[in-house]
Amino acid sequence: MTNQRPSLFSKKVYVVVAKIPKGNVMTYKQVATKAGNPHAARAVGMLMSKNYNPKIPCHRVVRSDGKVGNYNRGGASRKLEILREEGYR
DNA sequence: CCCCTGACACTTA
DNA sequence: ATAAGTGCCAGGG
Repeated sequence: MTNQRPSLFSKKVYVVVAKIPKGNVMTYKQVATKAGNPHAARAVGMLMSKNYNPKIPCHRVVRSDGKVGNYNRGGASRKLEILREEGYR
């Protein structure tokens, strides 16, 4: 890639999350790593909370502990519910 | 430019 | 296994 601007991190995050297949979940660490910053797990969630994109199924992004984490759209309960519908328990 | 906040992760006790 | 503390990155005021 030619343009490797630091702010690209956010863009990459959106792409990675949008690439998560249904019924599958990825940890913030995995997304951050794929985005190019394995130490930016926090930044990932932060971007989501402040920039919720309809094309970004952030509900498919879970914590490394296997927990769902948080959600700015009805709370973790809502996220859990969605994941359950996706096939993730 | 400086400070604070934030949907996490990892290490050590 | 559980609890607490520390570190990382990015964005907003």
